[in-house]
Amino acid sequence: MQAELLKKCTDAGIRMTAQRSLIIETLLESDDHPDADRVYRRAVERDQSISLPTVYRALNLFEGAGIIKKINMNDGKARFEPVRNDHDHLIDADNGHIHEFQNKELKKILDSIAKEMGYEVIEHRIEIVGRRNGESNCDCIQIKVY
Amino acid sequence: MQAELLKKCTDAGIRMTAQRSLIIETLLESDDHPDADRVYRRAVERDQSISLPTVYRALNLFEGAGIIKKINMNDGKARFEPVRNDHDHLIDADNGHIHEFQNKELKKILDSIAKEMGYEVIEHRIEIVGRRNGESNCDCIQIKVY
DNA sequence: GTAGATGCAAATCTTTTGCTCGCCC
DNA sequence: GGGCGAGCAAAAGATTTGCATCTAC
Repeated sequence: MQAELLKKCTDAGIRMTAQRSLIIETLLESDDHPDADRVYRRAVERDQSISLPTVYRALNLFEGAGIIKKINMNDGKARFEPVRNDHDHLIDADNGHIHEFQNKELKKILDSIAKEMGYEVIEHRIEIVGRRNGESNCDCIQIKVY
Repeated sequence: MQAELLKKCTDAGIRMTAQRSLIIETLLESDDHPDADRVYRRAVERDQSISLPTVYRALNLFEGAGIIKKINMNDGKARFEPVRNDHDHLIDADNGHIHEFQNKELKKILDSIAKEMGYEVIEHRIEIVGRRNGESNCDCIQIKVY
């Protein structure tokens, strides 16, 4: 898994350094969509010498290479996750927890909407903000619940 | 249209001032989803004395009252628009232009996804990033093209 | 060896806040 | 009249940048 990402990096012509691979490792072990500062604090636990600007530079670099994805909760900071099988987010309005889901029907609809407007989908950002309602019989492919 | 928004404000117990109504007017006349600074620059053209903090305070106030909506392009600043009939955004990857659309099927899918995960949809954020592909026969309700 | 990466400090940019004065209801 | 809003200046928080040094290839 980590080797896979490292390969993606070298394929993208990204020079691999101790800091960068530590940042990748940190992201892979984080299942909570950390912001840059949180990535930094986790990384610095293992390598005292790593710095926040390096984290920012690496995250931007990785994002540009399509290796990680920037996501946007409305909290004023960018959050990051490795690009995995494409999924979207449902955010619990009461506690902020992020649930991931995957739904083919949804993607088809997006494609057809874009097509109707003369466009082809390159990417999409979808966040549902929801509130628990008791019943819960998950039929869509729910990847993870944090 | 503007009267309508002003009424929404007073209904929400928002005290109306010259600055606030100027900000509302500015938003209504902007069809490009301006960020706070752009709202400020447009407003200051008409009232030299208005200040940026006032714009921020007003925008936050309006957002809290459900009168305007904050939207999040991945550019690090919050952008705003009056709450109109619910719609979503398609962003042209090449020139950044924002197209708005409305699609009932999409909403139904979101509802059912949330329901399957035990949630009820409170709100959603959807952005499609797309690239023109020549053909363009818009069947979905496209509200505006900027 | 050299282009590119890092750390540090400081700048930049967006957004928020403290405070005093002024205005809406 | 009194509380809430506005402007100003400054703080706070997130992110970026300049520069000297170090390192991967």
